[in-house]
Parts: sequence; C-alpha cells; structure tokens
Amino acid sequence: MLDLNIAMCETRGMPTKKAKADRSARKQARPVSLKELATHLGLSPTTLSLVLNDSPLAGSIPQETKDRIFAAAEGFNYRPNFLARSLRARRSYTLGVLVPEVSDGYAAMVLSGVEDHLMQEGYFYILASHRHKPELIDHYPNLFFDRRVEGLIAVDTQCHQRPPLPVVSVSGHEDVEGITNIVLDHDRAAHLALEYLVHLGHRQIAFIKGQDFSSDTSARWQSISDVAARLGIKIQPSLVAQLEGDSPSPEVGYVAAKKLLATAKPFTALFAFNDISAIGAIRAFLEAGLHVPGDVSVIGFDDIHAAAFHNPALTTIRQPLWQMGKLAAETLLKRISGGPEAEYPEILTVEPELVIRQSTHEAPRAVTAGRRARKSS
Amino acid sequence: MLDLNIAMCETRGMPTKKAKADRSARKQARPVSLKELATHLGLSPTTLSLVLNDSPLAGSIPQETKDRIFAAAEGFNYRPNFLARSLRARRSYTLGVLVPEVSDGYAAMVLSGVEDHLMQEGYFYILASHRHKPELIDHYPNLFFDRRVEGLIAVDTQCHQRPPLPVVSVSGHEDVEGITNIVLDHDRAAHLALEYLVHLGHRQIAFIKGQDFSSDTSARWQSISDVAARLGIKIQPSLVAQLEGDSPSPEVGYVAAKKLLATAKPFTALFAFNDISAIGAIRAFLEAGLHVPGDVSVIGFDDIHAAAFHNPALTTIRQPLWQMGKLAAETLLKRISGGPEAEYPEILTVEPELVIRQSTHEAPRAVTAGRRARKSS
DNA sequence: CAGTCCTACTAAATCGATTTACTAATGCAT
DNA sequence: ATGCATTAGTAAATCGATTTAGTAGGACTG
Repeated sequence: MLDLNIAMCETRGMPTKKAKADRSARKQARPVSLKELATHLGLSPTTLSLVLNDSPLAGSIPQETKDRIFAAAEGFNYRPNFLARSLRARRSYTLGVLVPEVSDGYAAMVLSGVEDHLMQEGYFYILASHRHKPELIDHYPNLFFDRRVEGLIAVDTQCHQRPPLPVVSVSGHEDVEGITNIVLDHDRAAHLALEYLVHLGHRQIAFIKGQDFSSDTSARWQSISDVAARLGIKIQPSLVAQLEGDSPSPEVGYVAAKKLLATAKPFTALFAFNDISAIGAIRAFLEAGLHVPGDVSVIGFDDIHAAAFHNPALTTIRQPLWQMGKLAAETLLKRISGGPEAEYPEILTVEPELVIRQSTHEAPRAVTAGRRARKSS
Repeated sequence: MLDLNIAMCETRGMPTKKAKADRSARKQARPVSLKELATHLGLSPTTLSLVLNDSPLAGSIPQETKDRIFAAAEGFNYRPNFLARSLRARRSYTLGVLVPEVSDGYAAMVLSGVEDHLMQEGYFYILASHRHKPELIDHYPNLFFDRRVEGLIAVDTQCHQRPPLPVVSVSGHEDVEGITNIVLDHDRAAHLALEYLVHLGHRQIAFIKGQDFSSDTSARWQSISDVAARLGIKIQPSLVAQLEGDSPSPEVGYVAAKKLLATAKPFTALFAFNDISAIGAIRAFLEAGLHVPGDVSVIGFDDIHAAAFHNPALTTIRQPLWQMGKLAAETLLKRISGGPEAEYPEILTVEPELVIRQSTHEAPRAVTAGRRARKSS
C-alpha cells in the first residue's frame, strides 16, 4: 500500500441557515419574450425580430422605430431564447465532447484547447465521461444527438460505428468513415525518446505499455517496436509491463514498475506510457532503493503540468494537448460549416517534442536496475 | 528559469487523405419527426405523443395501436427532439458550470463529482472557464441563461449580483442572496494542519497565501490566523508569501517560496495554499539545498492525485473535492425541483482531513530553513 | 328513442423566435 | 385618375413536441 491514509471523507451537509426566497424579487425571474416586447411597443414580433437581427428586410423601418425597439430591448433586458432559435434554425451551436475521465490531466488539457476555440466561435459543448464503460461509450453519443449537437469530439475514445454527424477524434486511431482523427506522430515520438536514450548509452530499456482501452496504446507500441528495430535495440519481452486498471492515478504505474523490478532482468532506463505512470514508476524505483536518474533513467509521455515539477523533474515526450484540442475544435467547426457533403481530412498529425529534464542521465557502467533491485529485495 | 525546454509545439495540420462524403449514406442524417411518423402510421402526432410518453390519457388507446406505434418508433429509430421538448416544457435539464480553469486538477475533481450526479439524474451541463477575467465572469452566466440552463454551479468563483436562477457555489464564500455556498470547514483545516505542525515541534512556520482572486484565500487565511492565535503561534509577516499570477502550474509556488527564502527569516515548516504551490515550493527548497522534510516540513492543501506520488509524498489537508461537486449538483437539483419559492440552505460545510505522508517531519533542533538558505545563497 | 357514457381518437394552441409572403398607405409620374 | 413604386409594417407558417379541449361513433340506460 502506498498511502495508508485513505479514509472516507465525511460530507456533512448541515444547513446552517435557511433563507426564504423573496417572492417579489423572484417575480422577474422569467425573461421577456419577443411577443411581450412587441405588445408593449405596439408592434409585431416580426418587426422586432427583423430590426434586432439587423436583417436586410428591416431597411424600410425608419431609424426612429428602430431606436424605440433597441431601447425597449435594452430596458427590458430582452434576450432571445436560444432553444427557440435553435429549434427554428436547426442549429444548436453546441458540440458533444466525450472523454474517458475529466480529472486525469490529459483530457483536461485537451478540453482547454477545445474550449478556447469554441468560445471564440460562439459554440458551447456538453461533456460526458464514460470511464471506459462500453455501454456509456455507446449511450452518451445518443444523448448528444437527442440534444441536437452539431458534431462530436471524442478524446481517447474509440468509435466503431459510422456516426450520423461529423466527428473528430483526438488520439482515436480507428479508421472509420466520417471520423477525422487527430493523432500524434508516434514514430517521431518513439524516435525522439529511444534515440535520446541510446545516445545516453542505454541498451537495456524497459517499457510500460498503456492499458488496452487506451486508444494510443497499440499505435504507440507499434512505433516503439519499429523504431527500436531500426535503432538496433532488442525489446526484451520480460522488460515490458502493461498498465492495468482504469484509475487516473500514478498507482497503476507503480504497480507496473514493481512487476518490472520483480522479473530481475537488468535495465537502465524506462520509457513509460505517460507522465502519470512514470511518476508512479519512479516511486517504485525509489522504494526499491534505486536512484533516478543515477540507476534508472525514466522518460514519461505527455508533459502534463506535474511533469516539470516532479522530483526529479521528468524528462518526457510532450504532446501538444492544448493544440490538439484546439485543432479538433477548428476542424470540427470547419466540417460542420462545410455541410454533410463536404470533403474532410481523415487524419491530422501533430508533432511531439522531447523535453529533457532531470529524470534521465547517462547509463550507469555496471549497476543496473534489475541487479540492484534483486539485491535490495 | 525552471524549465528551459519551453518551445512552441508545431501543430502541423496536414491532411493526409481526403474522403468524399457519401451522399446516399448521409441521406438518413436527419432523424424522423413525430409528425412524419404519425403520417406514416395514419395517426395524429397527438396519439403518438400520448402513447410514447405513456400518458394516462393513452388509457383508451387499444394495445394493438400502441404496439404499432412502438414498433414504428423503434423501426424508424425515432428520438424526440430535445430542443422542441425543452422549449415546450420550459425545462432544459441542463446546468451551467463556471470554473476558473479546467486543467488545474482542482476544478476537474469537482467536475467529476458534479457529472457523476447529473448523469444519474438525466441532466447535462455546459462548461465555461473564465480564467479569472472579470468580463468573462460576468459574461458567461448570461450565455448560460440564454441557453435556458436551470441553474448554475460556480466553482471557486465569486458571483456578486443576485442571480435570476438557483446558484450553488463551491468555495464561493460570498454571502449573496440566492446562492448556496459549499465550503470547507476552514477552521478545522487550519486546526488539523497547525496542531500537527506544533505537535512535531515546529514554531517558525511560513505560509503561502492564495492569489487574491481565489475565493478560498481570505476565508482560509482568516481561519489560519484565528487558529494560530489560539495555539499561541505567532505569524511573522515576513514569513507570509502570496501566490501571484494565474498560472495553474507549480511555478507560482516556486516563486513564492523563493521570496520566503530571500527574507532570511528562519522557518522549519511551510503551510502552502494548495498542493500545486507546495510542489513548487519544494522545488525551491531543494534548489536552495534544503532537505524536505529534514530541514523544512511542507504541508499542502487539496490532496490532488499528484500529491501522493510526489517525491517526497506530500502531507496535505484533503478537501473532499469530488464530494463537494456531487453535493453541489445534488443541492442545485433539489433547489430546482423545489421551485423558486422554496427554501434553500445558504451554507453547506464539508470536513477536511489531514493526510500524513512524507513531506513533514519533526522540527530540526538547530538548523532552520532561513539560516541554511542564507548560508547556501 | 333521447340522453349519457365510453372508446378512440384528433384539432388547435402552445413554447419563442424566424422567415416568407403578403397589405395598407402614401408619393410620384403619366 | 390610374398605375407603379416605395414605405412601414403585419399575418401566418415553421421548427418539433406537448397538452387542452374537444369530437365522432357506438353501446347502454331509462
């Protein structure tokens, strides 16, 4: 056990004071409708709509009337009902976003990029986390469709069926018609990491693969295998561990690293599936009496906020997550405005970057992780 | 500079292949309406609506007709248009959630709790991050209202005006009519942390306050001051630093800790505003040649995922963030279903918990942070 | 055999805005 | 005095579902 202080947090909901809602202040709760405003002005809703939307058909309306309308709209704080508008225009200006989990750092970064772009364009999104449950992965898109989203962004989530709407998938990897995939250049990522490790003198390299449900897992592993072969590195099957379980905490990496240590095969470096698992692995190494990077070098993946400030600061392959989110939003809006017949890109590739910090070092001469681990256990 | 590898990530959007949308497959894009279904069955939309919604008024409809309707709905994959329904029923089953920033770990945890409860109840939410910009804090709620959200959850965000809708604020602290505040018991939190430090023998305790925009800052500081007085601890003004800037990274804590070290006042412990800043502070201490917890003990706040896996593992005051999110959602839905006249709690308090890990230790006898820092600088 | 009840439905209004297709009144030219 | 254009608007349909207030026709009752 890593943390013995796991206890239930007592959530005591004790209403300290009660407040009686004030009827008169509440009265104005319901906003005015166009019709009400029109009646008040002695005009028809049509006229108001034309003027307020600055339609070319309002050309014949004299400025004086327009001013009256604007003044009244202002005065009554008129705000058009978005639902009514959406229904009529068949445009919801809303997207659905499906993520495995909000609180894991990865999805949040992507979301941040998505949001920044959508806000600019007057779009909102509704968000759902499926937590890797297949029934939710199937169910949520339907709920999104019911709410008339105009498109879907799927983050690290596999969609199998051809969707009835434009879909952009971030790290999706499945070749489904109608879906644009935004993916990292995994070959380049593997190359950056492995070449750097080799350059530091590492030959016995251990790996932590992602969970099977993570859509990056197989593509990234394929790239690693290819690049390793090209660089003349042998991947020892016993030095490959896999993340298990869907916790978004470093614990899964800790467990995987323990397994690697247990095989007693020596290694001088670890390439982890992501920063979170790298952090867990470092914990496992420290507990085994191994120094990072003195005895084992560790490279993470993603470059989440925590990576730079971990101790030791994590060397990692940065994914431009924010940009991937933004690109996803841009691409999806472009597809939406293009209409269903429009052409769309099937794959958009973004480039990784090697960020060298303190968790990697030249390979030690003699002492390797496996041997030390055996000694200390 | 902490991390020299800050470089722009090149986002190369290169469409590798283009796909021509398939017209025939797209045809069925628009879903059937109730009216179309009714025409197809030779019945009126009314009848279908009654039957499909299992209205008591459908009592007189023979089972055979009902079955025909159900079969057709199934066959044509009929799904009622949520917008139309919302417009008519004046219910959107949607909330607005306003957070400072999705990607900081704190908001994401709260969101996770919010979402878990909302999904159960058939609600969705739209999300906006204001990034502490006052104009956005004022603007986004209006956009939410336009979209007819039924209520608002504000996370770590001050609302000043009386809202026209039920609002639940997580760590809001402002006493505004119409808003339910969900707050941590900060007195208890301060007590847990300070008593523990005193128990370990610490007397010279440094503090990092939160940014002024963070709504927890003043309440928490007030509690710390009160509890310190009660415990007979003198808070040295020169041992109080404040976070500055709105970056969600540990950097702000690093800067604050540097300032503390620069004052050359000795201290043996630090109580940081949150885990993120504690992690930054630890980095500053390490760089100054101070050992954590040997020379300085550090207590964080929140217990984000990263806390347990930092090196050293962070002792912290856990906020039940997930529960706070869930409680916010529960409370808001309760208020919504109660109607505008209903009573509602003004404050709900949740309890913190001290999580002891490796970043705290008994106070050193002679060497204190300030002195060592002076020496090493 | 008129009145009432029941069955199996339906017409029309509604939610709130947009949009198409008008109209009534005036001015101007012929 | 008639025709035509322009001005200043409005009525009604529409988006898609829900809901209120019916109705047509048959069975049953007194």
